[in-house]
Amino acid sequence: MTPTQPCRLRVAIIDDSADVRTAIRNLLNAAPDMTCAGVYAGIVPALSGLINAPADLALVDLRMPEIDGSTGLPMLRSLFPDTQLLVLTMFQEDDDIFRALANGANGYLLKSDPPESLLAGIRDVVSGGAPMSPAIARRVVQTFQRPLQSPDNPVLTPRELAILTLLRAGRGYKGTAADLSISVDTVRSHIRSIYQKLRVHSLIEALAKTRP
Amino acid sequence: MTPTQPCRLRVAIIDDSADVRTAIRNLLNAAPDMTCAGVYAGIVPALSGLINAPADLALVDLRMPEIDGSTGLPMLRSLFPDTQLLVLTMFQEDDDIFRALANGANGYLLKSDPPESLLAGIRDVVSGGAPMSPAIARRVVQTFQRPLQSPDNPVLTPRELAILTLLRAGRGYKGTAADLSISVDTVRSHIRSIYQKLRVHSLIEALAKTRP
DNA sequence: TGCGCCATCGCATATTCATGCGACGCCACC
DNA sequence: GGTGGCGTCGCATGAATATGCGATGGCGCA
Repeated sequence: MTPTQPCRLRVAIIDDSADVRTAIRNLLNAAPDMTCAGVYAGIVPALSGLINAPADLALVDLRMPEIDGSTGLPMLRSLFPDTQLLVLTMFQEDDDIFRALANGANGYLLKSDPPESLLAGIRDVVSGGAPMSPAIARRVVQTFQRPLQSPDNPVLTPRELAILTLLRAGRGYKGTAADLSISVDTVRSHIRSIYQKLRVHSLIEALAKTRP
Repeated sequence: MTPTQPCRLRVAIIDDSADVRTAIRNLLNAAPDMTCAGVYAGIVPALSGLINAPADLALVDLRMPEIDGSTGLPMLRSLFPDTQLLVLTMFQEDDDIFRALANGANGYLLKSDPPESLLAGIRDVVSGGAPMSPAIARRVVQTFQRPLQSPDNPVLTPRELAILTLLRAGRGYKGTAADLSISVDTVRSHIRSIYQKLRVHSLIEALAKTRP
C-alpha cells in the first residue's frame, strides 16, 4: 500500500476517552511492528480523518456519544473496506457483542484483557483471524449450541412442536388453529405451556430456542 | 474433583490415527500443567473409558469411522457434562465447523496449528474461553455479518439489519429501541420498510426470510 | 382409584405489533 | 439545486400476542 514505509501495521484508535487513547497509543508505539495511524474521539472525526490517513486496522470503542461504535462500524466498513475493524470495549453484554459482530467487527476484545492480548489480537486480525476475548468467544460459540445440546432439553410434546412449527412458518395463531382444526384458545394454551418450559416470553424467543 | 492429584489438566484424546494420538500425548506429557488422561481411537471406546478415567477436557477429531466426531459430541456432553470438548481436526469446511459448534464443541482448532497453539487453546478452554484457529474464528464471525445474502435478497440497509438482528434475539420493539438509543416509533418505521422490501406482514416471516 | 400429564376450550386484560399517514434533516448524485 | 434514499420521529387505530385463572375429558401408571 505504502511502499515507502516499512511493513508496520497502521493502527487507528477510536475512543471517546482521552486516557484510553493515550494508553493505547503508547502501547502501539512501543511495539516494533506497529504504528499509531491516528487517534479519534468519535466515529465522525474518524470517518473524515481516515480518508487522509489510511489505516490497516481501527480499534473501535462501543458506547460512544453521538454515534455508537456499533452504528459506526458499517460506516467505517463502507468507507474503508480494506481497514480491519477491531472492537475494544469494556462491555460484554450480548447486545453489544452481537450487534458489533453483525455490523462488521472483525474481532471483539475487552479492555480488561492484558496489553499483550491486544497486540496479539491486532496481529491476528490482520492475518485473517478474528480475535475474541475468552468470554466473548464462549458467548459466540454458545449461540451455535442453543439449537441442540441442551442437557436439560425442555421436552416439548408433539402437539407443542407442531404448533411451534406452524407459527414458525408465519401462520399466526388463527392460521395455526385452522390448520390443526382446534380453537385459537387452545393454541394460546399450548403456547403458554411452551413459554413456561422454555422460560421465554415471546414467540421470537421460543422459536430461537427451538431452532434445529 | 480429585484432590489427591495436583491441578494438572486431565486431557483425553479421541482420534482414529495412532500417529496423531502418540504425537499429542507426547506433547501433553511435555507440558508441566497437563497430563494425558486417556487415548481413544473412537467415540465408543471414549464413552466407556472416560467413565472410569474422567477428564477435564477431551480433544475430539472429526471424520472418524463408525461414529463421526460431530455426532459423538452430544453423546460425550450428555455423559460428561463437566468435560470440555475441543475439536481438533484437519478440516475447515463450513459444514464441519458449524455442525461441531452446534453439537456442543467448546472450541475448534486445526491440526495445522503450531503445537503451542494447541496447548494455549487447552488452557483457554478450561478457563472459560472458546479457542478457535484464526481461519475458523473468521468464518464464525462472518456468519454474524451476513444475516442474509440470499439470492433474491432485497438489500436491507445496515440499520435495518441491526434492528432485525436485535428483534431476532427477542429484544422486542422497546428493547431494540433502547439498545439503539432510538425511539420505538423509529423501530416501527424501519420494520415497516423491512416488511415492504421482503413483502411480508409479520416479524416471524421477516426473520424466516432473512436467515441463510 | 387417585395422580399427573396431555390436549382441549373459555374469558378477561394488558401489552405488543402492524399499518397508515404524515413530518424533518442529512447526504449523495446528477 | 432538485431528487431520492436513509434515518429519525409522532400519532392513531385495529389486530395480534401475552398472561392469568380457570374448566373438561382421556390416558397411563402405581
